[in-house]
Amino acid sequence: MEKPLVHQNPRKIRVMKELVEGKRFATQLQTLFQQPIADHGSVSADELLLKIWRSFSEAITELNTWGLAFQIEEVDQADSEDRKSKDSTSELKKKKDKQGGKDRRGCYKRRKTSASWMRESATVEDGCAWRKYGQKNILNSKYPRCYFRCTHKHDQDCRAAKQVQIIQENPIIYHTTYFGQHTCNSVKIPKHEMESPSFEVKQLLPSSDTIDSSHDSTVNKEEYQEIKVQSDVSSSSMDSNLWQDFAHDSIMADHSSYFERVISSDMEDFDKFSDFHFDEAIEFS
DNA sequence: AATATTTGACCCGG
DNA sequence: CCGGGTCAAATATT
Repeated sequence: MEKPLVHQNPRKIRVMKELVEGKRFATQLQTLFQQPIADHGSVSADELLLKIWRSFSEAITELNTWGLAFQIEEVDQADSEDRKSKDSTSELKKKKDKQGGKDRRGCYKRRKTSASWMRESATVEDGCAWRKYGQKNILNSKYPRCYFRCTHKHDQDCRAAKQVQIIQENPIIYHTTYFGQHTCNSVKIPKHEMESPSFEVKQLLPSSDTIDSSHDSTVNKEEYQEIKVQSDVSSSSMDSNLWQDFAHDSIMADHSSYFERVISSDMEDFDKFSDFHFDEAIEFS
């Protein structure tokens, strides 16, 4: 009832969403086979297959990214420690440049070799709040590269960044390179709400009221709407349809071998995942 | 009004 | 010098 469903790790949500969706499409496909006389409104088997394929690829990509993210965490922290010690130097340099009195744009510290990982997917959406700060045409490539940094770079000093570039059209595939981990909590809470005792509850339970009132809460809001819309598309009534499915499946996850079997048989790159625990991923209270 | 995007200038390393 | 990453003023969006 009053479960903080959406307050899960966004990545967990996306993975489950893709898997549950895939399952639903598969069910549709099954019914399609049972009634081969297609009525004009219904989707084709090809279409469903494509959707199922997409769901699985997205989930796999997501899990890969996740696994890498865990690996990178340490490196990244080391990097930011490193940064602290060198900041004073660059501060001096900045002042020196300023005395030139010219336009200071483009005067920055070039990104050092920081932890990075890549992802190719059909969506640019990854559940984080990004702010575009540049775009460049790249030699010998048809599509421009877009530069993003975390929305909370300034208010929370979050150094996460990414570059996105289309590498293929039809079907569209984005190539994304991520730099650094998010250190922000992506939902920005207005100060007056921070002080209220019920703040935590509001954060956990994104009712449309709470969410809509805040600008930067786009992450969980989108996540929530996306899920809602998609469960409305084909399975008629309940918004919580998907989450019921989710919860149902999580019961099976209690027998932890269930998911392990599914994943290890399907994922060649599973060794990246040493730290991944599904019982944690499905914590429902 | 507050935020986000666009876009060309600027900077740096190779 | 060139290619690519970043900045920030102008502009658009909410």
